[in-house]
Amino acid sequence: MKELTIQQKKVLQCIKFYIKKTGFPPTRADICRELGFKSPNAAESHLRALEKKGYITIENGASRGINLTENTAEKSQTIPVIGLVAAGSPTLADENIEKRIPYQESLFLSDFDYFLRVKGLSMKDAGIMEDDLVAIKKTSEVRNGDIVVARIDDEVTLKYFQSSGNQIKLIPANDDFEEIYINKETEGFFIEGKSVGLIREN
Amino acid sequence: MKELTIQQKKVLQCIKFYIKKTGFPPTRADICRELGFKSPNAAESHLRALEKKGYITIENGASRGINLTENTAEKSQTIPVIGLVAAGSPTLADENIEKRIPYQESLFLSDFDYFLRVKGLSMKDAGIMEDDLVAIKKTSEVRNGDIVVARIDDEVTLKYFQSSGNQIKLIPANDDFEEIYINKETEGFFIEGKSVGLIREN
DNA sequence: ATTTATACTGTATATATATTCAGTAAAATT
DNA sequence: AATTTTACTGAATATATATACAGTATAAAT
Repeated sequence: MKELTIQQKKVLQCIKFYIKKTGFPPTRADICRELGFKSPNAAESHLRALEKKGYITIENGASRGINLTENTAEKSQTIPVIGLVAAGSPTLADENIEKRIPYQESLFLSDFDYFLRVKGLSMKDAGIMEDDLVAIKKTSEVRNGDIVVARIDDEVTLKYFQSSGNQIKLIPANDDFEEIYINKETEGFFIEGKSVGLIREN
Repeated sequence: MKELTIQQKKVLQCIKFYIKKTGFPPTRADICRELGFKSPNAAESHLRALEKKGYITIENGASRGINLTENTAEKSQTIPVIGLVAAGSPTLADENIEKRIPYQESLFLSDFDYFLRVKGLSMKDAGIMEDDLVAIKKTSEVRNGDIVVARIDDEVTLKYFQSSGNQIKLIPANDDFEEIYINKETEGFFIEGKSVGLIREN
């Protein structure tokens, strides 16, 4: 892609900013106002230069008909999900792409409220390692077998949830750790939420 | 937010689609063309209804002056990362938010090319479970200790990489599986890439 | 029972907007 | 040395566009 002049960069930035602010592209007059030009032709010429260099496309005759090129716009991207592919076939071929995950939409099956960075290895056998980010949905509606964020007094812990009658068991996924037994009426006990996904940054 | 009628939903969808396609919002006439209306006032009325219900804003006098509301547009969002927080303090308070991960940008420290859905439990002790999505960066530059995607003839496998001299060891993270020994000149052997992150969808 | 909202057609029009033409001037390329 | 690109001002204009007004008709809310 051809290099832009300082002035052309300013105009491109102006367009991006305007779209971010208003939701639609600027007119020639809008650009003049933002950058202090006194003639709409100043904007027009710059737009045509940006078009020629491939940074935007212009729909002729349409008002505000400016479209940022793919490289120009920081668009929503999708990343392919690929299974184990037999030798020979190209890895990224369409037929091997299981699905695509758009960044925009919810990353996991459920929506969630925040990531919890994991400390310690008490859930190691559940594949939850130190420094992992566990996506937590804030809720007290949890089922047996759910991985929950439980608070006991000042301590927050991530464990399997198991309830029977009045008793609650918080079960670690690591033989080196012990199960925690709690009464439903115990003061200072509280279910903060449950895990609905995980991200490991490596 | 107030419920939309079927027709209003169609108009909203039409606006979203048009913006996605062209980069700028439609005119009244554009909407009429897309949905088969014969009067621009049909579009106008629907737009005003959508505005009243809070799904869009309209800049009066501006051409294509339609702006999708925050809830309406699937904008770039950030999700807070939170550590283990002491009792009493509000979980989502600013001082507890370690950082925020924007969806738009790269999710992991390194960029990556695709997700590999994991089959089997050969890397269980590394916290990589069945059906996990491992973010793979296509490269043959791997170091000892990296988790790599290796191809041996028709089989693709995820293992720890360990090289010494001419010999390569592919080490599982599960005692039930055996190490694989390979010669660098072995035909049909190939490093596809390495793991740079992980997502678990639950 | 009356008002308001939905869902349009059809016509008209002020104005918002793209776009062309005529210049000027400096900088960069060829 | 000649041409092209950059970087504007300034004026003019065809048309793209929002928007108001006049209707018709049905459904929903008060």
